[in-house]
Amino acid sequence: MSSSIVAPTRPSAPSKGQQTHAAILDAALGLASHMGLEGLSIGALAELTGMSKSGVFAHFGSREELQIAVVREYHARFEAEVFAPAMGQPRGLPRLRALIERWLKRVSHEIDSGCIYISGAVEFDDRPGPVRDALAQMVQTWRLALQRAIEQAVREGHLRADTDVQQMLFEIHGLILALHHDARFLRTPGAIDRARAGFDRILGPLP
Amino acid sequence: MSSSIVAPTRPSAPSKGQQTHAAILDAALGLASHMGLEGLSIGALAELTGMSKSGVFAHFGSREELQIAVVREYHARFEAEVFAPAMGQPRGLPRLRALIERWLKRVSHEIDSGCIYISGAVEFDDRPGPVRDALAQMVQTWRLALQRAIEQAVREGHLRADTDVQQMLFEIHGLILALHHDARFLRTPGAIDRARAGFDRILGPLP
DNA sequence: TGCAAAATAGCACGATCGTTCTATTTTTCT
DNA sequence: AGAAAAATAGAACGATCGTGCTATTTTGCA
Repeated sequence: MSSSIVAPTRPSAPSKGQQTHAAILDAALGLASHMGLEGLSIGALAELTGMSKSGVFAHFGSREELQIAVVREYHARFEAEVFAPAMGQPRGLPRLRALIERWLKRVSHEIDSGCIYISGAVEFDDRPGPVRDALAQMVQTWRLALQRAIEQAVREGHLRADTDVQQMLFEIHGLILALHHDARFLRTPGAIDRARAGFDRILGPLP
Repeated sequence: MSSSIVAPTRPSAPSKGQQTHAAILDAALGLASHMGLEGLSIGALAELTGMSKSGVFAHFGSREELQIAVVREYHARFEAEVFAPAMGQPRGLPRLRALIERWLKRVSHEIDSGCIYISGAVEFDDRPGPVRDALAQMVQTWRLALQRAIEQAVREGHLRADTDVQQMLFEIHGLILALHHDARFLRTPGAIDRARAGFDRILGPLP
């Protein structure tokens, strides 16, 4: 339990250092979604935040660590905005559908702030190193969460008992990627509806 | 018909300039598939080909034109290796399946030489300009070819008459993107089989 | 309030970038 | 073979990159 009486162990006001750290990270996230993780530059970040290059640099130690920090921050937000809320839904199809729907909105409606999981995967598929490793681990974590949701839906009897979970995962992921491509690159209207139609075909028509 | 008698109008031996132009372009294509179109640098290309930076530069006039040339060259190769051979198959499902199978092999087995259509789409979805335009046009061309193949399969009675062509296109594209992601980034074995299974589900089981 | 510690700025470095300019070499054609 | 044209090299430019170093300022705490 908490030890102190009046003031809980709760992290007191964030120190100035933590504040700017967060501010830089926020700017970096925005910049990375437009320019990619490789497009991140300390100089641009310094200009964006109104600090000096070395001031920005000191917070991360290296460009690579900055990239990793961005990946982690994106993961945290993704978890908070997609994963966590869907956990409020009942196990099985409802939860799975909630996960997908939130994922969908995030990938499409994001006129800004493109998905770093997707752009990062393309940028780093030929670049071994800690950034790629961090990215891959986060993607796998999210993938595992989806897998569990599918398995629960099978167990609850909401999906056929002989469902090939990995195959379903693969196809769901494909729809998301196609949506990202059509919405963000080709700017095709209605891409999100195509994705939804695809999901219905995969998960079975609505009851 | 040809006008001269002994030596046909056939493009005589390619001039020295054309030769090196082609050699540079070839190296650029390899470099771009690993580093992305934005990763292309005149200096690296000069070192790769053993020429001077200005020597390389003179062939294209600007980095941007080099990128566009790479996009066009990739398109030409894609057309020659995927589109053209499949045209030998009979109209309808056979031709459609041939197109997809060759596409599949190109995206997956390419341990090297990643797909510039895919990586380029991610790199340039937030970067307006001539490179993006060229890329988008090539992608649309290929997409249209696929669309025609699907329509013919419907007309031949190989696919249901009420097939939603655009939807099918969307889902096929999604499978290719998922394959690219799993094979190249996550390095999941068996991704190509998942893609094939997906196609069978979309096109209907084999007869 | 004062002092240690943390945060930030300023400057300089070597490297690399795309690009321009002017020679020099190589190819091509008569 | 020689002259015109094309291809290539070489050097230099300003810009930007990531990073290291040393001040200086700001913060947090006794």
